[in-house]
Amino acid sequence: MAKLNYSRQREAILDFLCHTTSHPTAEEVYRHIQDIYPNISLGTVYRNLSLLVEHGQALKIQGEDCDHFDGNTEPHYHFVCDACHHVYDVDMEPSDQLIQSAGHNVPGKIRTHSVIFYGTCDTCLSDKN
Amino acid sequence: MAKLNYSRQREAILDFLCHTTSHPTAEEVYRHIQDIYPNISLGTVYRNLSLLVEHGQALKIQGEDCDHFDGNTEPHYHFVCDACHHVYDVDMEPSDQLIQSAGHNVPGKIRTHSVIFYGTCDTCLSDKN
DNA sequence: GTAACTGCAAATCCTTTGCTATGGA
DNA sequence: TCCATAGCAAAGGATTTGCAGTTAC
Repeated sequence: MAKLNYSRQREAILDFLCHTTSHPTAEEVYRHIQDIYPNISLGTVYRNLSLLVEHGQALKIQGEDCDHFDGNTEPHYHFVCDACHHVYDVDMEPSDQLIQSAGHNVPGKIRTHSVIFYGTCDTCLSDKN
Repeated sequence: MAKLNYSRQREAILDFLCHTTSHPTAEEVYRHIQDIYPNISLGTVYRNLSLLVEHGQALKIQGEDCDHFDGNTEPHYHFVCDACHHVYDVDMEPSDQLIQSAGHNVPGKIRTHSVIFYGTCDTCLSDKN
């Protein structure tokens, strides 16, 4: 695992991720950080997001089109809207029972798990009218 | 939703998906179908996989690098190896409790959900020695 | 006959990588 | 000084799309 030196850019990215619950994409992080460091490049954003995920300081959430990132590294579940692709946090306790019962039925050693609910969010449901 | 006419190519793809538990990628489906229809194109495979997923006859599993497909459309969970990226079925009952308890905490209407366990499979664990 | 489907090739788009210069310890 | 990091631009790779000919119904 690569050693991390300090960098202003990475600090700003992590700060942004930790102060939003919007689960931004790399592109969205890029646009936000540009307000602070107008010369930052998209490649730098991608590199730092990877490093943060690798070092356990952020989570990557695989979306339909592209990945989303989350500064909340506590185990928690997500809800993704089929229509607008927005990612919502689900306010519930991760299920210990789920992991335990899976542990006996998995051909290997579990490191973590991901639970994603798919459906239509309230905003898109009301837009249908 | 698009109307489906019969096509030999799509039939072969679905048949393959229903008779394997290997969760093939589009590329792997392509290589397999080529044995039967040597002229099939990768684009046709992608188009048909999308149609099958759209019509509920197959599931798409988002992998780290690319998508995998599953002809088993019954709700079930998966285990993905961090090392070899192989996708395994997890032999356990989907948790009704999970969906119910999520239902109360989600800002929308749940259509389905996905549970993926990540870790290292037994094969890769023994390869480490 | 009309609409769906195919094969082919080009295009798209997210993400990664090579390179050179700069910055942190 | 030494190695990580930045910015830029080009490359990579999975997936989609446009088109002209074919097939299903």
